[in-house]
Amino acid sequence: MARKYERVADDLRRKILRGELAPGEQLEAQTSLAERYRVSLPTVQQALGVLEAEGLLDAIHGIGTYVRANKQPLRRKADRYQWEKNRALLSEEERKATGGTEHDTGLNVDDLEFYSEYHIEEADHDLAEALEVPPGTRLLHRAYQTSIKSERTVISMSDSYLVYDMVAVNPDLLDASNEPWPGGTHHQLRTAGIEIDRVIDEVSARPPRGDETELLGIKPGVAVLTLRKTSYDVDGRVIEVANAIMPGDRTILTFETKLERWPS
Amino acid sequence: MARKYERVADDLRRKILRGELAPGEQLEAQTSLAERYRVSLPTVQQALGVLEAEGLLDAIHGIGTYVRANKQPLRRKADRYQWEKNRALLSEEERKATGGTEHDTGLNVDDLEFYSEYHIEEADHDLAEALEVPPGTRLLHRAYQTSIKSERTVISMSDSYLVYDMVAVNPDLLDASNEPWPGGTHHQLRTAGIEIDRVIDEVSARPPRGDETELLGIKPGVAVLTLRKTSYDVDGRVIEVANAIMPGDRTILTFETKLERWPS
DNA sequence: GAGTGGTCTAGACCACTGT
DNA sequence: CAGTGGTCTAGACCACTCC
Repeated sequence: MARKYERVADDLRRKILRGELAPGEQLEAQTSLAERYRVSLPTVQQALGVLEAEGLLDAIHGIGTYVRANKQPLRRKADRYQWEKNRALLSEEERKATGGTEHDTGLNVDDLEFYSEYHIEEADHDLAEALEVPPGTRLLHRAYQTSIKSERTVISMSDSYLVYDMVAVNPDLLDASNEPWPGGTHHQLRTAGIEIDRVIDEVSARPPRGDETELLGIKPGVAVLTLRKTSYDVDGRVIEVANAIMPGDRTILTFETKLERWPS
Repeated sequence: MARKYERVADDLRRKILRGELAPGEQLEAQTSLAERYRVSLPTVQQALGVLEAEGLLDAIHGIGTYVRANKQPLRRKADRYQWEKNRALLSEEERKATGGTEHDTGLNVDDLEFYSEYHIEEADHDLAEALEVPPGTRLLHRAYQTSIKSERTVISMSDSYLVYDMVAVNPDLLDASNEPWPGGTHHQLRTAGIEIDRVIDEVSARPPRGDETELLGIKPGVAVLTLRKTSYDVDGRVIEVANAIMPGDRTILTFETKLERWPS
């Protein structure tokens, strides 16, 4: 009762995992595969779609379908939060040298490209609830995109929301042209007299929306990881809510939980 | 340039989000939708597939397609680890009362159903590396499935691996018929003289494999969250490696990071 | 049997790339 | 131009559910 496209996908997957099809190698054309497996073209395409979603194949329009070379996995560790907070205390010289993403991935700041955009908006229902403010409250919305220079694709996009009145005490914070701000958000907030005390991450997964497939350079079917980060200050107020999206086929989020010792 | 199936999916999505199609409501038949949108049947089906993957629709074979009623989201909080560790110290009476999943979701132990299976296996390359033992080392493999009684579907499946020789000192631990063990893994390990000190979670997302779609009751296209949990004891040894899989359309993993204060 | 969703086909046609 | 992948169609046929 197995579906035909699954039989085809299973066979190709097996060949890839066994190494019979080497990374970087070009597959036969779809029409040729259709003949070989005695199935129709749409069936072959569905099978290839499954393997693309799994990250095993890359189909390039007009060129061919290739076994994907192992892309460097992107790790994002939660200890970056402590690292970022500490960094806010360093000299400007030191702060300029690196950012959070390099801390995670081991990439250099020169390998990465950042894009940011600031808007002033009013809180919708969801954001108002997350920020614990009334709907309609004025917010500073900062949209970020991080990409690897050597690839054409974005590896993470993130939307950060701050309550406007909390950060407006330092007008420099409202100006996107000051990005990338040396020392990151913690240093920005420090200039506004705010200290972050704890961060809560909520992680889920879903298929990508149409615009996200283009930006992240993934096919529909590849899952994306979603992360909502909520930052609380030392008085327990919500300071920042950020929604981030990363491609699921190459991103690993890591978290460490330290446990209290049993009494002896 | 938008694809036709996206136009159809976008239109239906908009109607659902606006409430023009209420949760629980049945959609027109696919053939009827095809006429309405002036597209072919496969195109309608592709559009519906997108919305199913997003968790907005449930198509039931032979019955119809329905706007999905909001399923209860399943939260899994990392503070369950501390909670589970503390539980190992309670009396047997108290330990029997609850388990980790109830702690997370607020569900009662009576609402949930557990299934477990034990095997003895040899470590493959991946597991050997994760457990920091030589390949071929004898392992105790425990496979767990958790489901909600009122639904027919599994909400999480997990495979836990322990080094056989570490736990064999207590033969009761090798017997699946002792599950569910009151007090969970921490209590089990305590009887073997092992105390867990820290846990590292690695989270990613991918499309489901064929067998997972059936078990988790999801359609291909719905993303699954994958979690690898590595537990270290107080001497820094790896004690347990567990791989868990959860449906991405209703699971939220949460983690808290406490930050050190700045010096004043 | 009637109505529903699920899978597959043969083939048309388009879009992209490199020569 | 030839060769590749991408989208869509009309329709056949099957599987499931309810009456």
